[in-house]
Amino acid sequence: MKTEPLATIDTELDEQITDLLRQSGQRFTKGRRALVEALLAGGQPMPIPQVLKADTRLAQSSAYRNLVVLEAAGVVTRIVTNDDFARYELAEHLTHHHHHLICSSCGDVADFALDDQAEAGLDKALHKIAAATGFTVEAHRLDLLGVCSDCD
Amino acid sequence: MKTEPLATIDTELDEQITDLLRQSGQRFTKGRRALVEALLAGGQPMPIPQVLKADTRLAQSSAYRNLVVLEAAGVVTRIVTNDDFARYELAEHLTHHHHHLICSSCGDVADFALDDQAEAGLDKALHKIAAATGFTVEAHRLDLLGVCSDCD
DNA sequence: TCCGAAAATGAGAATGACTATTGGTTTCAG
DNA sequence: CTGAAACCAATAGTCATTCTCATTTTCGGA
Repeated sequence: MKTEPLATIDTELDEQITDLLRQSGQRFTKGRRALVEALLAGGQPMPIPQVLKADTRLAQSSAYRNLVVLEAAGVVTRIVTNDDFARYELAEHLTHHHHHLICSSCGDVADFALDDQAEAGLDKALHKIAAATGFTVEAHRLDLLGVCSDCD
Repeated sequence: MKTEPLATIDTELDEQITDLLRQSGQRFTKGRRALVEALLAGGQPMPIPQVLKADTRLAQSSAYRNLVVLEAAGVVTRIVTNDDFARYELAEHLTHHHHHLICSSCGDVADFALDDQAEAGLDKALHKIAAATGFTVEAHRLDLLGVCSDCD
């Protein structure tokens, strides 16, 4: 464990993650830190093989296991597409609320945000639905499916 | 092939599907009809084991293969969640545009529709995003994540 | 600082949803 | 009726992901 970190986790983020993990009885270890750094450096949802390649110190089995731990603690989010691999990114409350552009050709996933007005309108409509169906809403997910500019 | 169909495919739907399949050089055979009937009877996205159980005439291998064929032809839609199994439902243009309520506890998926105004607003906002990013939009997907009334 | 229990790690084996293969059956145009 | 193309079912892979377990690391108490 001597190589340079891929990205820097600032003190505040570090504390937030340490807290989140502690709340589920887990530690913020070097391996987990390396995963978070890789995701942070990636800046967009990353498929697991790419995470592994980004930091060759990571053992495959540990990466899979720790990603599950980090997800359970609410540090990262798992994104499944029709692609072969699951993707991970930092959880929204550590970054900001956003949605996904999913390329049906190459499987790539990019982030985007709705303007505040549209987001608010959407939220209102969704809460109405929730109330009508007796569903307890935890979050919403909005994906745009299509072909990215690289694949055109 | 003598048992009663689970649901009836009316003439119009039958023709639509036959057409879609023909366009990709495939036939609307009995096995495929049985799959569509099971999905129709289910009325909501069904995991593959449930489809198999709904009609025991269906061989697992054929069901998987035909579901792929039907999806390629645009007759059904494949939905992946964090659950173990993929789910399928009839494609939107054979039913109507809708979204999904996904229960994070039991994994169940139910359909819902946004009111026209909200849907229109969302559509406008999404097209703006698409234009800005050079992304060619094929569809959008909106999921509400939470806990269904049965699991509360 | 040193120690020991609990937690984490890593290499490889196991799991299981899904896919490919193969060889026989059905369909349909001519 | 006939033959080629499409389809079917059983079964043997495939491969992302999860599990196992022996070893190492962590960290609070002595």
